[in-house]
Parts: sequence; structure tokens; C-alpha cells
Amino acid sequence: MSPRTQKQFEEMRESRRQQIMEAALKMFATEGYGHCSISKLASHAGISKGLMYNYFESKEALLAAIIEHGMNDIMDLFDPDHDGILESDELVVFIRKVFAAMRNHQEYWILFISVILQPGVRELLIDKPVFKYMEQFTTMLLEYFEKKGFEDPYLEVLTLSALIEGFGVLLIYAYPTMQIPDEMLQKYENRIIDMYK
Amino acid sequence: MSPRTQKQFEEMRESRRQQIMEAALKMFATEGYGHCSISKLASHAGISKGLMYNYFESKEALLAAIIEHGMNDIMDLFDPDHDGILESDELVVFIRKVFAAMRNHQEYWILFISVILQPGVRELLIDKPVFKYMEQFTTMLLEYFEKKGFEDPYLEVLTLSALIEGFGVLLIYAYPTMQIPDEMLQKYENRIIDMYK
Amino acid sequence: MSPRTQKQFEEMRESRRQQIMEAALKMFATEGYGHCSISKLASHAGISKGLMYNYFESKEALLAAIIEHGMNDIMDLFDPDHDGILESDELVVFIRKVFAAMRNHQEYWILFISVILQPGVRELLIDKPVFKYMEQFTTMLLEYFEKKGFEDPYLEVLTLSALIEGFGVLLIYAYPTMQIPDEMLQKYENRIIDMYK
Amino acid sequence: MSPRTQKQFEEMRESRRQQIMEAALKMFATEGYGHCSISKLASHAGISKGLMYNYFESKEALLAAIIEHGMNDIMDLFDPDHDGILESDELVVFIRKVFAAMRNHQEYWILFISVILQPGVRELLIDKPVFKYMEQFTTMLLEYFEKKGFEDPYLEVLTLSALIEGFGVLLIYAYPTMQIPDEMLQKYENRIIDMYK
DNA sequence: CATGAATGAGAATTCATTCAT
DNA sequence: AATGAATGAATTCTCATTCAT
Repeated sequence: MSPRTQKQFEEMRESRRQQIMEAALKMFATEGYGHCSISKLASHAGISKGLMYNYFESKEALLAAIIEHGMNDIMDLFDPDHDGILESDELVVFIRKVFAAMRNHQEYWILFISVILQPGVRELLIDKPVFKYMEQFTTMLLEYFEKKGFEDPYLEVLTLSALIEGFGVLLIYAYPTMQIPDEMLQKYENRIIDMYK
Repeated sequence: MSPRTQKQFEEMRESRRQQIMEAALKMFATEGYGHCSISKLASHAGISKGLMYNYFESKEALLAAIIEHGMNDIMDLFDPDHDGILESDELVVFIRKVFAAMRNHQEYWILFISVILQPGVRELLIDKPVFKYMEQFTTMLLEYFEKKGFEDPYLEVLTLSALIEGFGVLLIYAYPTMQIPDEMLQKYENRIIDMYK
Repeated sequence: MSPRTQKQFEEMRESRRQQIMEAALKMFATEGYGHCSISKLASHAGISKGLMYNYFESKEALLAAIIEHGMNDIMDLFDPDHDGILESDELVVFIRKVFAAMRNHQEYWILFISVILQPGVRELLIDKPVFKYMEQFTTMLLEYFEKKGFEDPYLEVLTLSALIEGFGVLLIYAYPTMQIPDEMLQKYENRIIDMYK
Repeated sequence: MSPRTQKQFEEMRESRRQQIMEAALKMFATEGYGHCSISKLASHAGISKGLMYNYFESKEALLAAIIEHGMNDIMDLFDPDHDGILESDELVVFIRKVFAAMRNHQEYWILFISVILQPGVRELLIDKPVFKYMEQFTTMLLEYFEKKGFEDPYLEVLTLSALIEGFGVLLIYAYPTMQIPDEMLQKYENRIIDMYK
């Protein structure tokens, strides 16, 4: 009966936001961004169409929020103190982290790769911190391969990137019809690590 | 009305079809399938909206035709007598063919890969004969690795597929800002071949 | 709970109502009635959306209240004892009162006229008591011109009304870029009075 | 059976455009711009919602087209050779033209005045030729009154403008409930002309 | 064969109003 | 009394597809 406090409202809002984003992530990944109408998204999240706009000012803004949120989750693995500098562990650790992220946020990866491959999206991302991080990855790998004395470090970056991104694409194509089983994912990870030991 | 005229008509029709498909491929790749309206496609192909439907019964059918055509081009390399059985050359020959195709029709491949990775396009592919072909590749590679006594043939298929598809994705992302130079492409090819020698 | 507390509550309520109406009048005039959402109005008045409905049962009711309030202000000049009968002074006195009102509350009048001329507002006014008042003015002027033996009293009413309303419109259009100076206003007033001496 | 020619299409388009604009003008004037949905407009024009967008890219563009078209009609009276210079007839002729325009395009006037009084519209008009013309009117009148030796020419411009604009506002308020009869309009016109003889 | 006008279903978005707390 | 989350109807706009000529 007593009015809700500021804090109660904030908590409600935050949990609703999460609920919407989770529902939307699932749908974007399975049906594709373009095929999800706000109506569908809202009813899957169990709310009204109008309320969506209370939380996200547009469908695009919802996508952006999901991408950013997911990216933050993942970057926490590589830059836990948020100083913008990637922890330069051994390559093996790096690869393990990438695959751990893939395993634990499979839907997110599918959405993410799916989105960044769309024409016209790169231009949108280019200002975003996400993009900075991606460049940092390249730089980090390059330096690593140089330091280790690889004959053609850039070629190695290319190969490793292809192995990772290519696998992502395979995931997209497989999902959700036939999941690539976790052991296979594990073996794939080890296979790559073996190449660089 | 004479047979010859009849034939001329068919040739005109066929070349018009090609012209539409080329224009559409380019637009799908640069603007995204979902953002290309029939109107835009028609005007880029230099014909009227209505005429589009004379050549393709729907937007989806146009996309299907483009993909099938591209897929046929690829398949010609591996199944020249169209008997549905892939020539089981040595793996090295297979890989060389793939990269030769990439090199010789670089722009076409970039557009093509870019299109088939788009959401809304993947969903369409799944029911199509195209998809069968892709499974044949998998099967062929699988058999090859089994025959050669690889410990985990499926893992090898995964790895090789990722290396190829992942490279395609890198091409898309680089294009058109900075082309990956031919020598790098060559080196990458050799790098892969080395892995399987 | 004591009478005094009761009275305080009422005073608070009344002053809150005024505060809302003032904020709304300004917004209606500057942004247009149709473009002002309850949300915007509430936040400009410094209260919550829900509370608006505690004070005014609808957006339309808020508008009606604003107009009625403004209209009462005017009517006080001409019908100070609120008996519904306009004081039939000499016309000169009437005109002087109109312009005195304009001069003394210039900004208010500009906002007010600006609001009542808006589409969507006019339609609302037609059923309201306000409209009765306006007809009374017409009647009063008509009787005056008849009594004075003007050849076509209705034509005179039309002319005088146009001179007054038209000037209001000029004020709106000039505001806020360039104020019409007070002397000009004075001269205009005299010009009209001269016409009827 | 034979396909339509380019010219036939153009004629169809032009007549449809007129039909839509006429229907919309009537509705805008009677119901107010803000209260007319595209749906309503379309069904009053006897066409589908979608077709509206084939002819006008937005509701606002439709309004703009109507205003511009109407303004051109009216300006033809004052600048028949379209050289951007107003014919500087005697004042009497000018006033007669204004009232002729009001009489013959009554709905248009109502819409026009209604629109230019809306907050935020002036800013939109300011680049348009319409605005130039309106300034030219002021200048022309000012020069006229100066030449004729009026004591305070600017005051005269103000008075005449108020008489004209004020009458327009009265028209809006009267329309469509009770039309001001044509004879009254005629008398009003003569009344004004008498003032300046 | 060729055109583009016409349709209508459906998408994104806005906003007055209600209501639980 | 006060808040803002929640609703849903209405609105603007898009676009694949049909069809008369």
C-alpha cells in the first residue's frame, strides 16, 4: 500500500530489462534479427508491445544493448580490471578463454557473429568500444607470434582468426537444428591448442 | 514464330535472367537481403517491378536462383559430370580447387558468402537442394579422412571447414576497404595444405 | 484532521493545480497541444504522470481548465459581479479594457491566443461554456452598434472583432523574435478608438 | 491490352494527385490536420492507405504540397508573370484581389491560416518562397502608405493586416458550422476599401 | 512482353490512461 | 498523496505481390 521507493523501481526496471534482453537474445539467435517483430519479442518476453519502448527506445537499441551487454560479459574474461588493456597471457590461456566464452554464451556468439556479418553493421560498430577490443585482439596475437619467432606472424594471426571465426559460422549454421556436442567443441579447442604448442 | 525466333527469345530471356541475378547479388551483398525491396532491385536491374515477376515468381525465388546458380558454379569444379558424386581427388587437389575458385572470382565469392551468411537467407537454404550439396562435401571429406586413417575424422572435417569458411569471413570483413593480397592468399593456401600433407 | 489542516490541504491542492496549468499553458503554446504528451507535461510541472490524473481527469480536462481560467480572467474585466451580464460601458471603455489586458499580461495573452487558435483546441471549445461567453461579447457589441444607429451593426461587430483578433495574431507571429513596442500598441488602440468616436 | 504509354501514366498520376489533395484539403480544413489519419484521408479519397505513400512520402509532405499548390494559385493573382515582383496596383485592387482569393479558395485559406498559426510551423516555412512573398506584401503596403503621405505608414500596415488576418481567423472559427455569407464578405470588403479611399 | 498503379497485411512506434504499491 | 510500470488502441509507414492496360 505504501508507495514504492526509488530503489524498488530501479530494481524492477533492471530485472525487467534483463528479462527482455534474455528473451530477445534467444529469439534473435534462433529466428534472426530481421524476422523478430517487436510484437513477437514482447509476447515471448511476456509483456505488452508498448512496454518494450519503455525499456528500449527502438528495436535497434535493444539489439545494441544486448550486444554491448554480452560483449562486456566476454571482455571481463580478457580484461578483468577494465583498464582497456588485454591481459597478455600465454596463447593457450587465451584460446581456452575464447572457447570457454563460446561454450557458456553460445546464443550470444551466434547472435554476435550473425550481426557483425550483416552488411552495413560494421559502419555502426566502428565507433563502439567493441571495435577497439577487436583490434586489440589482432595486435595482441601479432605481437605474440612475433615474439615467439614465427616466420610469418601475420599469416598465423590469419589462420588462428579463421579457425575461431570459421568455427563460429559453423555454429550458426548448425544451431539450433543440431547442436555441436560439447565434447566435439572440447576436442576442437585442443586440436587448435596442439597446433600452437 | 519460327524455331529460330523461339530460340532467340529463350536466349534473351536467359540473358535477362542473368542480368537480374547479377544486379540482385550485388545489392543483396551490399545492402542486405532484408533491406532490398523488389522495387530497388528492379530499378537497379533496369527493368520494371512487374517484369521481375515474369522472371522470378517471388523475391525468395530470386534469392534461391542466385544461390543455386552460385552453388552450381562451385559444384562444377568438384562434380564436372553432374552425376551427384564428387570426384574424390586427393585432398590437396580439393583444397587447391577451392582456393583457385576464390582467387579467380574473388568479388563474386565475397558477395556470395556474404549473402548466404545473412539471417533470413540461412533459414531459406535449409530446405533447398543446395543444402544437400553441402552435406556431400562433408561426407566426402569425412570419407577421405577415414580412409587416410585419421584418428578423429569428423574433427578434421570441422577444422578444415572452419579454415575455409573462416577465411571467407575474413575476406568479407576486409572487403572492400583493404583487399587481402594474392600472395597472402597463396601462403594461406599452402599453410593449409602443409597441415594435411 | 483538524479543519485548519483540511484547509491547508485544499490550498496546497489549488496551488499545485495552478502550477500544473501554468506549465501546461506554456508548453501548449510553444510546442502545440497535439505534440505535448502527458509525460512531458508532468515532468515540466515537476510531478509524476500518475499525479496529473489526480488533478485533472484527462488531458482534455486540463486544457479545458486552462482555457476556462483564462477566460474568467478576461470576463472579470467586463463582468466583475459575475452575473452573466456584461457591463455595457461605452465602446471606448470596452476597447481600452481589452488593450489594457493585452498590455499588462502580454506573454499570457500571446500564449492563450496561440493555444485557442490551434486545431484540435477549437473543436474542443465549441461545446464549452467559454464559447457562450464569446457569443455574449458578440451580442453586447451588436446591441451597442444597434443602439448607436449604425447602418449595419453586424458588419461593425465583424470589423471590430477582426481588428482585435487580427492584432492578437500579429502579436503571436512577432513573438518572441521582435516585440511590438508599447507605443505602437498604444497608437493602434487609439487608431481603433478614433474609428468609433 | 496494349501497355500504357509514359504519357498515360503521367496523366493518371497527376489526376490522382489532384484528387488526393482535394480530398485532403477538405478534411484538413474541417477536422484539423492533427485529427486526420492517413487511413481516414485515404478512404475519403477513395484509395488505399498504401497508395497515399506512392504519391506523397509522408503526411507532412502531403500538407506541404497542398499549401504550396494553393499558394501558387493565389500568387498568380498578384504576380501573374512569376517574376517574383508583385504587381503594384492601387491598394483598392490589391484588397479586392485578396478578398476574391478568400472567396474562391475558402477552404484553402482556412487551412493555410490554421497551419501558419501552429507553433513550430514558422520555422518550417522560413526557407520557403511563401515567406518571401509575405514579406513582399508588407513592403509593398508600407511603400504605398508612405507614398500616399500617411502620417504613420507602419500603423496603417498593421491595421490593414489585422483587418485581413483577423477576418481569416473569424472564418476559421465560423467554418464549417455557420458560414459567413457571401454578401457579408462583400460588405466587409467594401467597408475596408472605404477606409482607404 | 512491359509498366507502374493499386492493394493490404504487417511492422515500428506513440501515448492517454489505469493500477498496484 | 505519489510513483512510474504496464497496457493497448491508434498511427505512420513499408513492401511483396497482383493486375489492368
